[in-house]
Amino acid sequence: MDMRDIAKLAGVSSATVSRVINGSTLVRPETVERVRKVIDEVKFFPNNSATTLKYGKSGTYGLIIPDITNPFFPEFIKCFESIVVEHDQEMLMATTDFHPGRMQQTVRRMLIRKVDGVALLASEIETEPIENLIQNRVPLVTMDRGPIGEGLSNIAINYRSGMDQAIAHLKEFLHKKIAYIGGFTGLTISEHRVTAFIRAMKRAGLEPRSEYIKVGDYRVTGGAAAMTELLSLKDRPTAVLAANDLTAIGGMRAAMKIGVSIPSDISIVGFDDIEMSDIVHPPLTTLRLSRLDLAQAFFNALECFKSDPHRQGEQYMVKTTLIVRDSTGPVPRQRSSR
Amino acid sequence: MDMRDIAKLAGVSSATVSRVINGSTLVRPETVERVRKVIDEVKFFPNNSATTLKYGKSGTYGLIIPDITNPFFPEFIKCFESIVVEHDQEMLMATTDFHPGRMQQTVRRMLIRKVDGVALLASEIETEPIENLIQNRVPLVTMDRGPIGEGLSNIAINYRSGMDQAIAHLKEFLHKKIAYIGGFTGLTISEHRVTAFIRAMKRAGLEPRSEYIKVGDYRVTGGAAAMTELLSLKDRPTAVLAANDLTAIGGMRAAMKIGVSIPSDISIVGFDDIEMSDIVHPPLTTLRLSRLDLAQAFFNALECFKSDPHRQGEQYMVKTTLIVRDSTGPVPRQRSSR
DNA sequence: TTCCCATATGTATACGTATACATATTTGCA
DNA sequence: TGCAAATATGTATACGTATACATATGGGAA
Repeated sequence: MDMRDIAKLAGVSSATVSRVINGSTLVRPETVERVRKVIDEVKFFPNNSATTLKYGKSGTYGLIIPDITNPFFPEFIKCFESIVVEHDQEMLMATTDFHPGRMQQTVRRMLIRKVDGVALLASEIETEPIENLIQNRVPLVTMDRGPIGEGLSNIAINYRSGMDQAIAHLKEFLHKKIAYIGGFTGLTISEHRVTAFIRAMKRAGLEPRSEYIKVGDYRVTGGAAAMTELLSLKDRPTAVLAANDLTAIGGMRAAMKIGVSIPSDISIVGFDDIEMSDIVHPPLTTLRLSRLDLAQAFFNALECFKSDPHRQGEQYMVKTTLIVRDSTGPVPRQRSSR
Repeated sequence: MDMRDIAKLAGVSSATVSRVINGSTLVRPETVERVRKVIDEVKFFPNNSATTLKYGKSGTYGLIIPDITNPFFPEFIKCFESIVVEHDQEMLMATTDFHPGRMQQTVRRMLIRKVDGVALLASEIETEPIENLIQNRVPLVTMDRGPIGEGLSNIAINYRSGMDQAIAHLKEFLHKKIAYIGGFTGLTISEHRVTAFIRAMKRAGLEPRSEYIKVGDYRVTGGAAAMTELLSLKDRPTAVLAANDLTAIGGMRAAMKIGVSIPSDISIVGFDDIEMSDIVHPPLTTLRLSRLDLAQAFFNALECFKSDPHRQGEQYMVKTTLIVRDSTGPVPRQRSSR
């Protein structure tokens, strides 16, 4: 069942059927109705692959994310999918699970399926797969990766202001010994976040101490491990910033397990504001990154390349907002040595 | 850049290039190597849409889920994606967000993209979109929907044994007044679960009371609301089974908020065993449904239709396992009135 | 050497769509 | 009514692949 069959049934040509389906204004209303009726009757669905083959455009945006079990991403995917589908396009999602090897495979999947652009939220440092995309003229929008170029845009998260807010908030509670639990080393996004932390500390007139800077894995376990290390220091920090909420939650768990209570003994600030942050106990103070804003930014950035996939990309920015809940509080009285 | 270009560069015909790419054994090793070299050099990626157009098969399985923010689904998606990609196929994911309207749209997306089969984890009661799939000869594998037929298989969750285990566990703790918080009415999956609960109660010689059967929404909020209702009863239940973990977690939150402690005042059992269940406080006793088993079952069921998309489907079954953690305990001493 | 068969490669083709271009039909205006 | 312009519809085509079928090459047996 194809457009030609519909055409025959409606007594028109296949071109007219195509025009009706694509909403061309050139068709007489009565003809439109006649064709529509046939389409509905036989439940016709056009075959996307024909168009994809002819025009090299699939009406699909690729979405590459590192870890779908981090609740931030499902929430993002949901927003992105809605936006994309609303615009009669498709989303092709792939996860890398932080394996650089899977990145290559993932890019391959995108190229084979002829996606019209890729939203890359996984920030592996590997550049080869990325170059593959560029080379094949597939527009790419990265998050917090940095460089832009032809067919390459970037969306920067405004960590600077977010970190400033977080540290100002802690400073109000008189915290000085502030630690940071980051993500994997080797991801640009991890570097960005730790850099933003150090800068914000300095701007607030506080000294970032190297023993207070730990590495996690963006997951609960990594946060727990790093927190355990921090708490084993002779001179414990009084507050901790985490690279994301899962890390923060892991940190809280580790602290509570050894009888360190939050926020009375130590304050914790997360990043992302996943739904879970409000469910966990105590509810987590965190820097919210709006999934909808981010998804919309990605979509807009991709759409910009529609007319010319090879045009010069742009830098975009998405803001963060401090959400104060109960995991932060005044610096503890005793042991406020230094 | 297509196979013909590769063919020219390698001094062979396009058919040979195709054979090399598809791993045909008919090609001489030296020729394979020569072609491979050219493919690597020019970084050629075949165009999937040509095959899809010609053979009406896209090498893609559709996956329809209700709510990606329920952590059960990302974990499932991860498994399913891995399996599918390992078999050189693609996954097209779509979420319905429990809107029956989006189901229709979602099926349309699948048909337009010519998926080779659909894994349907959203169990809306609407049958029209499903018929659309069947009509277009797209194999369909449902979860806990029930009927099978030509090109239609079903994967049943073994609630019966799961519920029996859960109730036996509670009975050991001498619980008799056991409540149930289900999901939306109108979803077959909800009916299945509540039916399994009632049957299990009866089999255990306990009387399911209608005022102890509440409706949630598979989310935290619904669980909290239902639990609040249960706790406002004069004769409170001493244990609660929830249709999924989020519901259970919501229930725990609601209970703790009004000073009812878990498990000393009331025991709670979830369903799914999402990662969060082990992080939440107290860790949740729950019926584990293995994502990997489930994903594998879906994949196998879909692959069965590969040779003949119209063959008779089958019933499959996936088991559940009781994971005992800290949200269940002995029935409270005082107020054990009846 | 001859012939056949197995192995290896080549040729031709169809899949369904959107659009450029061609053609038909209607409308507007004199 | 007649004719140009505007509107509406039709015709033909190319996109890249996998495979049926055709053909070529090589090796071994008689």
